[in-house]
Amino acid sequence: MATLAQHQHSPDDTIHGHGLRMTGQRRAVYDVLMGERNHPTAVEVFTKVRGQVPNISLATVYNCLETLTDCGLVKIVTHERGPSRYCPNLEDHAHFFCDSCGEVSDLPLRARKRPQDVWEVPENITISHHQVAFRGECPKCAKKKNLKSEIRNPKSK
Amino acid sequence: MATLAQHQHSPDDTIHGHGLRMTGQRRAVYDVLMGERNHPTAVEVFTKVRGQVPNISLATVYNCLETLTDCGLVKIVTHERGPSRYCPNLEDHAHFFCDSCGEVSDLPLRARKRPQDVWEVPENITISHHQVAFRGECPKCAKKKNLKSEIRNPKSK
DNA sequence: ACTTAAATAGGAATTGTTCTTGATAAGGTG
DNA sequence: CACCTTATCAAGAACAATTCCTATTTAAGT
Repeated sequence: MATLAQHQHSPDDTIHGHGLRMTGQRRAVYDVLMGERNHPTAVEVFTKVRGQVPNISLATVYNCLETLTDCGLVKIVTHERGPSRYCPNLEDHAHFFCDSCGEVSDLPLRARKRPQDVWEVPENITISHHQVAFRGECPKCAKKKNLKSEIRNPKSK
Repeated sequence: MATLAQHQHSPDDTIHGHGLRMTGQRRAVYDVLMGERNHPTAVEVFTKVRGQVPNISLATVYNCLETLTDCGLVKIVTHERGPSRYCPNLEDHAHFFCDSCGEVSDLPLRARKRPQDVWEVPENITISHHQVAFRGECPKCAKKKNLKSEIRNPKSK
């Protein structure tokens, strides 16, 4: 099973398994993603990876990200019309996007639950993927906002 | 409650309630969406609406769609890096995208269920929206594919 | 070492969307 | 109804994210 193989083998083996090569650029992009678990955009990966591979081009970063995605080593995360983000967490999970600070975090799927438990999916359609995004306010931003309103209305409880 | 108001009032009233005008262009765009329940893109709305308002511009269609969305009369639907689509179904629902024919359909939320039942959302984060997309193969395409493989392998049961 | 195919850098091109500007139209007021 | 104010519009330019193209470099397999 492909999903298992990704846990058993090194990324090199996974890439070789797809008939491709683990080049310096691909490894550098992969390492940046494994280091930064903040769901960086392609441009963010690009600026980070330039530290390792100074003259890598943005197009190559896009190519590497596509290759890694095709091999199942990372997941691509899209949200509304913003730039795509990349995520090395291969577990089944949803994403939360904070509207005020833009932070993205992972929300794990509960044990023994399936999206079909919540939405009516006709049994004659086959689901291969799902992408779930929550939007709202993260605890940090909520706290910040409360602080501000206290300063404006010092009497308010 | 805003959601109720949308059901009680005409779109005109809703738009007026936001201090805006119901113009010919906005009505035409809204009518196209209410007619076509296929989640059309802005360009698809544009070509359709030209039948009613021959010299409307694409930018105006984008403006109208934004206004209608801001007023809560339609929902914007994004999927991976494809163009945004627009949906006049105001009920809480997810979307299914067929990978082979591109068709988009609505999947209603089950009664008394919430996305939080399936994903672990820390109780200190506030959720304001969620967007849920399923990908796979629709029944029509599955049937078509079976037919083709039967033609290739007539003996196969 | 030689051959062949894959991968890369750099820049041009594309796509979907937003912005800008001057003209037009609508609603409210006297 | 004439006037004023503001919203809206059309047209095209600008923009951001991504993809495509091409010549060059690199790696793997003989």
